[in-house]
Amino acid sequence: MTVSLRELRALPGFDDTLLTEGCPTRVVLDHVTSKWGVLVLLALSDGTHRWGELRRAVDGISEKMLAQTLRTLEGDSLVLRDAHPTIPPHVEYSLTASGRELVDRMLPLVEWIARNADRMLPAAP
Amino acid sequence: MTVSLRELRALPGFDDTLLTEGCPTRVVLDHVTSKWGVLVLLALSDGTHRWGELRRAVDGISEKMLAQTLRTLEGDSLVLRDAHPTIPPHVEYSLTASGRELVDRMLPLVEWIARNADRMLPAAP
DNA sequence: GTGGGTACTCTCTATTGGGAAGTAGCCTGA
DNA sequence: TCAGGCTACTTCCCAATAGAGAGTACCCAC
Repeated sequence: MTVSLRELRALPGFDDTLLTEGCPTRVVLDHVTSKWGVLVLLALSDGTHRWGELRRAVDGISEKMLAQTLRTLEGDSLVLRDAHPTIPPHVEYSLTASGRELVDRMLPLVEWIARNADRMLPAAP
Repeated sequence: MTVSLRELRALPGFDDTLLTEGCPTRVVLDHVTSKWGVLVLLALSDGTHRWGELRRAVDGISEKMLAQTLRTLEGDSLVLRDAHPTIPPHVEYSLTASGRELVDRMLPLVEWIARNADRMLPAAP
């Protein structure tokens, strides 16, 4: 198991430019770990959802940010947008195979935080 | 292994309020997955660093954001600040035991993104 | 012809982030 | 003697970004 950034950079295929500003890894990492990106991906870990469902599932997100986040994640091939040209519109969002792999690696992190968040925060009011 | 948000919420100790706005998990998650939070934690995965080293290690960070990020992560008990009251000042930053556990769960995610980022982005110029 | 349903998109304002200069006090070199 | 450097921040200002809320498109039921 990789235990540090140094080790990660030493793996075959990587070098010291990993995570420098503007490199592809940083770009995708920024999208995925953005405030709403994480929550949208988590919501989709449950399976396919429609726009309105996502809006309700991701507590606090505005319509603008939901649209923007979905477009970004779709651009990164993590989310699949399946639009049925009906009236009223019907659009379904789901994880791609890549998205599924990524979420599988995100869930342990989120689970650890969920287990430990309470004792970490300073004097929750 | 937990494979979805639904399953995570079904685990003992959790419920449907997990990840609602303002809940401790969301707060810590926001800190940890903020643009600079991830990169600072990754930099510290290599071991203890001084301020100037971190500034150079985290490509593109401003002094303002480095200070803010370090204070936030320290408040979350993820980073330890060890200041020696000398002139000129000498301050060392390292991961706490919690921080180490968290980074152990973050590295697989980052490694996966590093391996796949190139083919995910649309038409890299 | 009016209202409902869905998925956006636009506009305006509040918040956030970057850059650069300022701060503290001792120590070194000229 | 005294300017300048060392280090870890902090502050200020302005540009970029995020968010709230209203607007749009289109057809159907009433």
